[in-house]
Amino acid sequence: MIQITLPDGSQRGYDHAPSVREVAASIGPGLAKAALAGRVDGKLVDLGRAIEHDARLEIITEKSPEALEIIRHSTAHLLAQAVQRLFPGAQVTIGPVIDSGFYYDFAYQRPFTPEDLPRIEDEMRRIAAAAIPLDRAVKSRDDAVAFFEGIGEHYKAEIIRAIPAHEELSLYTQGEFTDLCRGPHVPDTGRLKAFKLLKVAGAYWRGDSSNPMLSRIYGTAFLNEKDLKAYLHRIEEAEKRDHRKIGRALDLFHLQEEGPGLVFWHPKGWSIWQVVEQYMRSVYRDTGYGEVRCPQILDVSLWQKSGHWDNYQENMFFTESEKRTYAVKPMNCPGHVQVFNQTLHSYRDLPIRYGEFGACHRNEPSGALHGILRVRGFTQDDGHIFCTEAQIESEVAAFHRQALEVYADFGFSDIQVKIALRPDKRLGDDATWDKAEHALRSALRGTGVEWHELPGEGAFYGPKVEYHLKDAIGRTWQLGTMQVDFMMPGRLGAEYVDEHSQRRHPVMLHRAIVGSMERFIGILIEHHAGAFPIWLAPVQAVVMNITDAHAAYAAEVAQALVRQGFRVEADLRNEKVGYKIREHTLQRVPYLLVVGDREKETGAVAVRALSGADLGSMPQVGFAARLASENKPA
RNA sequence: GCUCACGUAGCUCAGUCGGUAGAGCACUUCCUUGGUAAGGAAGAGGUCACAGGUUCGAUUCCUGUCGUGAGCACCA
Repeated sequence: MIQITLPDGSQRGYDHAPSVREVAASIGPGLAKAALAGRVDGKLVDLGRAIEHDARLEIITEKSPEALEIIRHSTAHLLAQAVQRLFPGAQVTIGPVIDSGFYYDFAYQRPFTPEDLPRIEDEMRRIAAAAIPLDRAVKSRDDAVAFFEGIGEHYKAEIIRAIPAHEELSLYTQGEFTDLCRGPHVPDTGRLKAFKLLKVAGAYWRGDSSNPMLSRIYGTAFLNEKDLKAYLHRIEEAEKRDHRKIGRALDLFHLQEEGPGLVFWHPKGWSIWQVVEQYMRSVYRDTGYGEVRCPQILDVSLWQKSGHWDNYQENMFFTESEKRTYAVKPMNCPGHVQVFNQTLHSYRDLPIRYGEFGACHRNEPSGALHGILRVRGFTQDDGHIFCTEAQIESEVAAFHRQALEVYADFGFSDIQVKIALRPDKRLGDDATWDKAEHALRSALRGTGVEWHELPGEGAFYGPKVEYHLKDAIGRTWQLGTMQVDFMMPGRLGAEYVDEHSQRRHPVMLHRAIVGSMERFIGILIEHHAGAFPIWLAPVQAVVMNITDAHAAYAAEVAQALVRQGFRVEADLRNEKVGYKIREHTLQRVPYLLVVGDREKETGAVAVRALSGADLGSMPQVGFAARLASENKPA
């Protein structure tokens, strides 16, 4: 007798080992039809899996959160089967589920192109319509290797060879197609109803650029057509928030061929920049930083000492004069060390904090450039703290709190925090790295924040805390960072005198909150979809006259507001007021002020919010007071 | 940097199976003076990214270069 306990606590007995499907059927035909997989004692299994002993069982249906992942994984297999039918000789490699769908990497004599996708999709639909059952089989590792070598799947065999010999592997077969997979999968291909292939791309075998490039096909799948359509619609909507589109539409900045990865800021974009910069300047001031400014180019010898020459030469720009080679600065830290070194410091002076809006250039690989989110010329809110080992933890913790406060002021709350740990290519010994990594963990632990750790992703001179945010399309970008550095001060000769009159190297903390100004403003644009809050808006209000008779008054109103420090423009063009409203609404101006006979007579303005709401007529001073109260972070 | 795709007016895009191009918006001029998301008319505007090649003829086909996009790799 086998006892199955269901999630509601009820129990059922079976005189043989029942499959998940049988249990579902014994509960009800509706459930049997909706069942996709099962969870036996917490472990996901196929519907066909027999339950050999007493167990807790949960039937996974389309309503379960796991359903989407199962469907997508099975759709990846469906894709692979279709590709192998249409392109004999194409080898399968890996085909995982990702956030928004799945992909599958193939090795084939030529890369797949977008034209191939409709054909492949059609074949996938044919296979789905045939409702081919999926069978699970278990093989030993060596048998599995032999099997895949036997059918010419050398990449698959290579993957399996890396698995320990004693492990048993499950293989899923649907018709003529077999793939290695943990599962679970849908019982038959007929369960795959809503999918779409989205794009092709190259991807290196095992993610290593020295390996051959495979052909990757991305797709997505949902439980039904309606969800799929909704997803595709969401993507379209998200693309409208793209900072590159909005940047052009709102006349914020541009890039052009002659300066790849170099931004031309237009007056309205620069206005946003200035608000952000002044705000960050106040953060420097409030948190004990002295603002500095260091040279754009410095003799290469300095970069040789700092280690940048050895590690990043390929990505630096150089220039020459009178037989000397200078590097255009890729970072601000060596400059800040020079400032620190101009005086002999006492331990009593520490921590010493310098901040700079430092303009840096890095020769990023062409394929990495992306709008203003990844550029070759950028400016960081870059600060360096020179302190003792004992001060690291409190400095890191204070920075962390300050950073989150800044993000909140700009409207960001879903920040991902990560700690990037020692990379293979690094300076310094393991004991030093242990100390640095421990200091970061322990500081963050004290703040109660949750973080992910990224082994191997630290900087060559130290580990770092990273603050990440998502863009409109869901890609994540690093904004802020806090890095512990035990190397640079020694390499560049930074010293202080301790309480025993001994000269010592301080610890250096590299930190930025918004990170690259360019990237941060790009993310801001996408976050607000161009409709900036009052304090950031390039133009906070436009005053528009109804006829020429009110032009002088409109100009006067605008001028008065400008004198009070607001960013206000007058639109006196000979156009109907509806036309002007439409235009400035599309420009996302927060307040539109209409003035006609009534307003002119009483010294008032008629206020319309960006939402279209009519806020009525109010005295000029009333509007100015309203603007003043809103002209700061929420 | 690698793979694929793309590059036509200021912008968004159409088009040419090889015979030097078109729309909407924007722009200019004129008319219109109109109270909350497009008033009307006329006009101007393009070496079809750049350089070679094939061809009687190339914006169109081929090759290369540059740039852009997606993904991969990279991101001090």
